[in-house]
Amino acid sequence: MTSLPAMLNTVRAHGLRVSTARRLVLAALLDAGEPLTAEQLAAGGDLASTYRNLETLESIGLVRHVHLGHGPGRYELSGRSAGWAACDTCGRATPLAPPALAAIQRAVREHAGYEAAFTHFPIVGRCEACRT
Amino acid sequence: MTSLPAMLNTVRAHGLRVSTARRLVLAALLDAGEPLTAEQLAAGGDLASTYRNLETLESIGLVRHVHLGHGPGRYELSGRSAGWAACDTCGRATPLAPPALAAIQRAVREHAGYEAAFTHFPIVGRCEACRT
DNA sequence: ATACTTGCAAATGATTTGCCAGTGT
DNA sequence: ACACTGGCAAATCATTTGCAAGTAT
Repeated sequence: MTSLPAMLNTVRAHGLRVSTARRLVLAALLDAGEPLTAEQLAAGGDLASTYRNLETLESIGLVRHVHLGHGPGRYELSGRSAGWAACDTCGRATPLAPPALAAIQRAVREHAGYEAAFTHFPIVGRCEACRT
Repeated sequence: MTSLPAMLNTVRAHGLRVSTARRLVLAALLDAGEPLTAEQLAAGGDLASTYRNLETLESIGLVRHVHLGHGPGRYELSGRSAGWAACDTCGRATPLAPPALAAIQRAVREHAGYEAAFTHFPIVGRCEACRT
């Protein structure tokens, strides 16, 4: 589901309305190269409504949010990335390639007994560049 | 450094004062079996001062805080645990045994290029029990 | 017409800051 | 004495909630 019309159909399919605000949020997420904050997505409009819309769009599976270290949560289309790693030194986030993610998940499952997706809470550490 | 007097010496060694509030915070952390919130550590006393003391004690390396999923940060003595995994379903946190932690860190380093301690931001996922 | 949505104000939870009185050294 | 601390009020940041007015279907 990578097209705006398809997403709007999903919205209608859930008995929800297609409003200008929702169209704008989805369009902004579609051409964003990274997860955006609610404030960025509100873009001067009403923040509270933006949070409400993001929550609604998450509840129907179109949107997801990730906590990249400290600071506000960031939103993205739910199909966009497999999982995240974030650097707590430079603040940059790296999407994990599916094979790398799978290998890490296997290690976590085997050694800690946890099933971790790293989509909502990423791996936080120091990236290659910041290890100097 | 597992004794209260030793920690108080560290406080003095940094030119800081040993106040009742600081002694109480350190004593509480010493016999806590898990990381505690600032509110728990304030225990009816002044929350703002407690936050300030925790920050001071962190700055001299005695204390550390961890973000176990959503909710307030939690504080622990910095020597206490190697790293954490937290379950976003039941909310429980599991300290990682050093060998398990090392294996996971190796996988993260190899496959993502990140150096992750999991002491400040843990591995968040679903624990064995919650996977039903 | 009738829900569903918006916009604005106000509340909430976690944490920080300003300021002055209090206290460890 | 003097600088470091404590306590209290108020500010800040991210997010949520209440409610009356607006709009998609």
